[in-house]
Amino acid sequence: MKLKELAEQLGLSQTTVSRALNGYPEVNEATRERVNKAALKFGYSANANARRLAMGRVGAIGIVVPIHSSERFGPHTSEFLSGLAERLSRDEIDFLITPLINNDEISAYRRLISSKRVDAMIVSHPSLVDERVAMLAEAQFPFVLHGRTNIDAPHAWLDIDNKGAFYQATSHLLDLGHKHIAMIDGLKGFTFSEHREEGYRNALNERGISIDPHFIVHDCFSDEIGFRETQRFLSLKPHPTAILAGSMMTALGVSRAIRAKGYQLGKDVSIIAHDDVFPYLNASNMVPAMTTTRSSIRTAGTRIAEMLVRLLDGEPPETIHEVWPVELILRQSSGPPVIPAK
Amino acid sequence: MKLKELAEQLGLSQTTVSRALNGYPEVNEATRERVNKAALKFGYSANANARRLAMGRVGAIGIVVPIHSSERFGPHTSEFLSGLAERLSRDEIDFLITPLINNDEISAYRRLISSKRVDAMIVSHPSLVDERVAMLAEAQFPFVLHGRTNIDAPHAWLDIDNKGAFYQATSHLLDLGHKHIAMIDGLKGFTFSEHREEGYRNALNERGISIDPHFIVHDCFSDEIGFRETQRFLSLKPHPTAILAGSMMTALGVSRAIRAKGYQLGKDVSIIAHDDVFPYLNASNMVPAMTTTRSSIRTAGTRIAEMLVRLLDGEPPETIHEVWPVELILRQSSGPPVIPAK
DNA sequence: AATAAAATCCAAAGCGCTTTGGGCAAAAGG
DNA sequence: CCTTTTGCCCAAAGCGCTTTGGATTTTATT
Repeated sequence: MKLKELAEQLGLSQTTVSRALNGYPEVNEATRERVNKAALKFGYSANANARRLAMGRVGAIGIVVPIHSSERFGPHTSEFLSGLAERLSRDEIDFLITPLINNDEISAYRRLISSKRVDAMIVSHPSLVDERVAMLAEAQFPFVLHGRTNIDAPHAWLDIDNKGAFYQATSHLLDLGHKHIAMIDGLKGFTFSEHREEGYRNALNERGISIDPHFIVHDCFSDEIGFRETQRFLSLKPHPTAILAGSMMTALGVSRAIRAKGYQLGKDVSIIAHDDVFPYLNASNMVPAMTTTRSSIRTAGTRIAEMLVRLLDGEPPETIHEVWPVELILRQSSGPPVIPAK
Repeated sequence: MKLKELAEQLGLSQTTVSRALNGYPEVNEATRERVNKAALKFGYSANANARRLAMGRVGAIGIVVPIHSSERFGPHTSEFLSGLAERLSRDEIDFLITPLINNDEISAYRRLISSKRVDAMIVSHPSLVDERVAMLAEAQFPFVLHGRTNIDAPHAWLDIDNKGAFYQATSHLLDLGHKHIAMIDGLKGFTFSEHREEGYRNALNERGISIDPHFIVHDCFSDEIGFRETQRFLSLKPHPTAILAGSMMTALGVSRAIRAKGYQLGKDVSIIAHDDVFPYLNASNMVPAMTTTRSSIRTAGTRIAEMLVRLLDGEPPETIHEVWPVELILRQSSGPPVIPAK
């Protein structure tokens, strides 16, 4: 059923029916009701493509997800999308996921813009100098960045205080007496990884502790990496007495490696993980309960959706940005180091 | 830049430019090349909405994801989507995620159909009698079902052999000598949960072992549920000496509860988990390595995308369906039960 | 009661693309 | 040399909606 037919059924013009359906004021309330009822009855719903073509607005936002690279469609992404969805569904905005094929991000974003399939975009995982941000800002295409970049162009963004989080966590371990602290960070180049490393380094430098390059590793967040790298850490002499894990997935592997070596978690080796808050993986339920720096990536998604709506409502991007503090939650996986009997 | 302008630039008609761009044969190769070059140069890319309106085809498929209910946007969904994306990106099909707001699934699907935003749909997590399938089939809208349902209408689907998987796993435990086997299954009502339970029951019945209703629980897949339910199991007398876990997330919690109780995994209490193959959570890397029934949900996604393409190419839905066998992979988390000294 | 203002509704013009049905040249066939 | 085919290109008609600019009716104002 199309608009024309519905209009004929009702003995009204397309104009009036369209206006009634879209809530325009120049139509009698009684008429509007009649139209709405008929629409419901016949299951009419406007052809989205015609509508978009006519209006020049889409009602969808775009996200480019790499499907082959390391940052692929993992649990972080899906939690984040969940958060987005929670807010966007209220405005009936849906989202278009464009899988990135040949890793040519820029041209994927370009196509998405020029094909007019989305009203705005979300870009994630920025690097320190992110060319996507530069490009989108220059093209004046609305977007919100999840994370931060040093690109100067005005743009909306939300990030958590990664530096502060890892500074806090490292300082806490230092307070406990640890001298050898290792870190499994995210991939080099991403802002969040760099910020985390900065926080870690600052804390160590502040106490005059030199940084052992063997104690810091950059890789994806996975159980496997956590396991493998911790095995490596523990075979070093001296080995770290505390390990910072970039994600809960990593932390799982780290924990296992520690246990497998016969060490006791939170005693022989401490661990602090960054917790993005996955509903199916609860830090406080672990044994021992895991000390974490916590920040819900889902909540961030919801907030970013909110920002996006504001952006689409015409608010200038340069006024939209937030840094969220990250709380350090002390639990049982971190404790004072055991001083080896000399 | 729009088609008309591009055509003017080239001194050609819109028709010819359109045909050149879309690979129609009635245009000179030299002309085509000239057009392609110009398009690239001016960064032209057809307005997707106009294109869709004219063609009646969208180039996108739809997925409705519940965001509040239990089956929300979790790691299973994201892995599955990854798989889909891998195949669909080849045909430049992107996907539209429609968040489900008020849990009125049917009307969400209806709207998606009548608004012509997608060419086809994927439906997941079917129940034994799934009304979405009934509705879509009746509306003759193309879709592929991930899972199985008893609805009679012709439709395309792909499912794994959940019944066989859990029959195998349970039988294996019985072979090892276990008499008390518990199971943490998915939510009641979903076909996969029912099939798994069926496999489990069949194996037990075959050996004449009566089924203790306390040993079987239906819930979401999460670390927390695994932990909590296993604690409950282990407080029973007699307690199960083996536990089947519905997912790797569940298995993490189960393992922890077993260890927390002071039992040894694979010795005092065995565990077999169903592994959907998450890249960041590897069963064979666990300690002890986890015995699993394995079937990659990502690969299933890719295959379903393939089926979808066939469907869109006109293949009749009733000829498209597959059941994938599931392999039982023996590792160290399952062993013979320890006979308690009487 | 006559006029101005407001409330309703409508016809028709786009939105930017694809595609139908020809048209005109050059090549092929007789 | 004339006709037929083939190759290449074009003008114009939709696709189904929104929206502009007017027309018509109803209500308010003097």
